Amino acid sequence: MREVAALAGVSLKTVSRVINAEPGVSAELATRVAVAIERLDYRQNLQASSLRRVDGKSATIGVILEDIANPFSSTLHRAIENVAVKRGVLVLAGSLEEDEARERALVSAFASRRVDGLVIMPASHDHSYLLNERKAGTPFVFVDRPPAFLDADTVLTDNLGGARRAIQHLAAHGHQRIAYLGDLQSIMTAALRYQGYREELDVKHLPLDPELVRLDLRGTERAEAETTKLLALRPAPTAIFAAQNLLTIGACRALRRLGLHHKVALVGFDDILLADMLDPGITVIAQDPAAMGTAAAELLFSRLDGDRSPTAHRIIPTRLIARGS
Amino acid sequence: MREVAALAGVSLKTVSRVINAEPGVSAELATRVAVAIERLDYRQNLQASSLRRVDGKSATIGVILEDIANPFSSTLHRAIENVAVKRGVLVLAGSLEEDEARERALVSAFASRRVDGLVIMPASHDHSYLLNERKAGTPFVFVDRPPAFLDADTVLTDNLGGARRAIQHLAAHGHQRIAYLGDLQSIMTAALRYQGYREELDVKHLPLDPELVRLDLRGTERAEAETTKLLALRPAPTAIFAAQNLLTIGACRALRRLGLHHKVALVGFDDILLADMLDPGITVIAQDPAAMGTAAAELLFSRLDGDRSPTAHRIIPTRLIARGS
DNA sequence: AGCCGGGATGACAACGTTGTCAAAGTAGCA
DNA sequence: TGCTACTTTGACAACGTTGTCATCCCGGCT
Repeated sequence: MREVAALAGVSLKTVSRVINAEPGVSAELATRVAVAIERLDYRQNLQASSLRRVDGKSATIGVILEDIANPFSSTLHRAIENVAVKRGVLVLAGSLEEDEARERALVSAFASRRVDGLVIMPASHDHSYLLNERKAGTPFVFVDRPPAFLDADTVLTDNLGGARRAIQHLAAHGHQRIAYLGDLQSIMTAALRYQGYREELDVKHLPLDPELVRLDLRGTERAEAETTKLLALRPAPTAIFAAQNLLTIGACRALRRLGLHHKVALVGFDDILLADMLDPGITVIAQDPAAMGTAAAELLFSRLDGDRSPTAHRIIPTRLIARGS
Repeated sequence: MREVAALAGVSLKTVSRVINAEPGVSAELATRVAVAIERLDYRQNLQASSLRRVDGKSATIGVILEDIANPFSSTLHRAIENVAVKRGVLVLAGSLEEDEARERALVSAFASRRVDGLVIMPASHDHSYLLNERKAGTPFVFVDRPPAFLDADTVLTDNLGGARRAIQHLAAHGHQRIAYLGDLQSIMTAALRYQGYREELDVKHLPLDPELVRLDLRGTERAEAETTKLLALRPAPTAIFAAQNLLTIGACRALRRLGLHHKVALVGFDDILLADMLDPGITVIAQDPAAMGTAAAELLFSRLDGDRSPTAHRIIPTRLIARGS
């Protein structure tokens, strides 16, 4: 910047004014500075800039996701990016892998870099540690899972309603023995889906058979193994509700291996690419990660714009995509 | 930091020494400072720190991808993150959607934030604009596609070899009329795959029928439409090589709609989740985005560690996954 | 006692930028 | 002409941190 000022024959402050498009610079000086910037290929140092600025904004937000590479997280990430680019804001992202310590480490790393705001898909079960960040004025929005011991803006899928829809669908097709495959109960969304399953069974006056319920499953392999065991029961379930993406895939694999994919119905929670090309197609309760990301980003930016209204809690509806299973 | 110093009754410099674990601080003062930091929940301001430091490192790298949300990009992104966390480095990511202007804008935004290095999956066809960054000392690594008018480290898939493997596979199964579906020829990887197709046809003494070649296709719909047209030809192709992910899906849809999925062979470039569950499973030339990301990140960090050897060019091999098509 | 060496500590400047305020210049008006 | 009001410009301090260097203190030596 010093060089630019020297080349243009003006003071540092004038260069600063041109860069930030502040009013009160004559057209002639402005062009001279612009030319110098061009010639020297000068780039503003945003770190120094945000250090000095009163608001201290870094034009960067942080996003903490379960796993950047999984389709749900990455679609959400992308939706946030889409909102952010419009404001010239960049996105820092990190994966948690259900690791509470990593969550705190990431928050701390983001805080060190003075991000303007945070979108968090949490793994931990106590977010009181975030009170300090809040005091520092950093807004945050929780997505997919709610915070614990902390009131904050949230954007959630309608897990309970979605699970109930799934059971309604199966019950409407005459199924009475509906098995349940669920992820770790410690994950709030998984617990809600299970609750939806029980509630809807209750409404439909169907018995809840503990033998048909398999909780705390992680990954396709476990799901495939448990599904195989379920199908060996007598009487066997006539339908399976897999309450998570990978569990659906595992269940599907098991059904095909046993040649039962046309006999036993399968409904999954969360859509799967190519689910429409299987035979039969898999019916799913589709979440809408793009809508969640957009909502979360908009909420965050409205806070950054000074919105001080009480915490908002948005529920993003699910969609049942019937594909003949 | 001032407050910490005051509370601990020491100077700013001593606090700085404790934070950076510099030697030459008595144990007593060190603990007093540590307690004060804890009490005040002090967080170092990395922006100011990197501003003052001689090396000016921000412990942040930038990653520019085609689309954060697509599985290939996001797996790559994740692999980079995995290498970065080990060093306490955070990752900024942006999507460019084949937009050259966006590529430059992202590089500029990253440069403003003084990232330590850049991993780029480029869209543009002239990277001489990066010479200035290089002069500034920022290392960068290109992944998936090579840079133009610039010599830089690269990590590429063996596109040509992979395409040849696909044709070998089909030829070995007796196919003589093999159609080709390709993405935009302006994309280097697409051009190489097409070249591999032609070379291998030549080696096998098979004629290259221009009618069977459909280039510059984008997205599943176009692929589905073109596949439909291809299958209407007389004589029709007996096999299809779809040289990109989405094109494979489009081709698959068309085959199923026409009920030809057991008659016409299909080989795709790049793996598809669930491809193994279709009937028949789709044979693919699988790329290895995780290996590419790891290689790119390691290359970048070795540069950051001062490696000044000539530019490296890593080729990541493909794998043929035969699934009976 | 006087001196030297080395370890601990702090004062101060500097990183690249912007906020504040004063100075200089210009135009308008009585 | 002399005054005010306003616009343009720049000098300087400050943001939060670390590099440099001086100071202080203590033990061991002559």
